[in-house]
Amino acid sequence: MELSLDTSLVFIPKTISDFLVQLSTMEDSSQRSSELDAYVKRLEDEMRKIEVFKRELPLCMLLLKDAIERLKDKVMQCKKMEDRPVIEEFIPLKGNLEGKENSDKKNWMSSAQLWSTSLNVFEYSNHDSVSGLRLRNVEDDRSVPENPIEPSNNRAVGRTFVPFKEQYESGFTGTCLKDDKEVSQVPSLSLMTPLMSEALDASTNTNIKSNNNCRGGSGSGLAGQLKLQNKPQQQSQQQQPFRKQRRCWSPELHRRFVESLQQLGGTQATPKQIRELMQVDGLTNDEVKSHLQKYRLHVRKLPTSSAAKGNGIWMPLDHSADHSKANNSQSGSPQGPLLPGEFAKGRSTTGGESDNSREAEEDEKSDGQSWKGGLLHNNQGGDV
DNA sequence: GGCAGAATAT
DNA sequence: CATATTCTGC
Repeated sequence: MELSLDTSLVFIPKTISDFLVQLSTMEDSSQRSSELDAYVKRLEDEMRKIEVFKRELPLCMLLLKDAIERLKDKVMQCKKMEDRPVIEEFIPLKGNLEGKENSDKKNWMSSAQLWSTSLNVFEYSNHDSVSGLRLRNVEDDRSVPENPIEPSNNRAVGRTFVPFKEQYESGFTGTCLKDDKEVSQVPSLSLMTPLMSEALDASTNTNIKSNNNCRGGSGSGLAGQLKLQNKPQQQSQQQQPFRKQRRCWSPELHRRFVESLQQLGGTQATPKQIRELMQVDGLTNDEVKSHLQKYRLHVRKLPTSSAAKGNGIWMPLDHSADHSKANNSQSGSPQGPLLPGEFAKGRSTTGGESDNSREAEEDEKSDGQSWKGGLLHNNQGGDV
């Protein structure tokens, strides 16, 4: 589209920082300010253009806004300098601004590098994916919790926004997360200003924050079921245009699921109850619901006899396959029996438990996907 | 309006 | 196939 005209026909500094540097080399102050004005205007135009997409490109908007703001400051600064000769270093009116300007500049300048070249962005996203790439200076904090299933009730959590890429290489064991939406889109780079690509990029992968290793069964110990959240990062409405990250039901998770289910008395338990019982951080009702649906499906398939025929493998009772359960931090009371029948429907909702800690780790009975495990016992009549 | 369950979609 | 999302009914 013609948007590309803007960027291709007109000279545009690679980055704002370059622009400023270039600006500083100009002798003529009036020229300087006109250049500045022009640039600001361009940014504003840009902003107007993406106005329509502000919901989709919130970051883009932010970046633009920020850039404009900065440049405007610069403009002011220049104007002042024009008025009064250089000496006037100290500008009373915005004295603090002055200082701020500097430090600020530093910051935003560095961030400016981000967009410096649209190519850059892709560049690293493409190959660097394998190397360690610590892209952008800006972030390196990422405190990924490592507990798998877990406790804490903090579902709120803050780290919503993880700069992309990183998570990809960081550690997925392919199994679970295979969205490779990567940065594939953006064929038409030319259309976007660097700013845009950056923002787009970011928003695209914004919410991928989970890493679980699905293959939990084995020794590794199911390291990671973290929370995955996709909350809108800040701006108003914006519904997540992106699909939820797939939740991987590791054996551990599943185990908890089954346990909870059993405690609740079988299949009739509702997703919500189950979720509450499971106390897995970040797990949503929908996820449980979905899983439950599958569970019921499977269960339905193998009739009661399963216990007999299927035998061991699936049976929750015994079978120690691996002891990965390691990390369930929460309570640990074993509460041995998972026989559904036992306390099956006695207690309904959450409350119940005689013993404090619900579930807990007990033995590592069932591992792999053991659907069949629980339900057979519970029904006391026909049901389901 | 939320939740659960079934039906679809990916 | 497994999970996510959408559609329905309660």
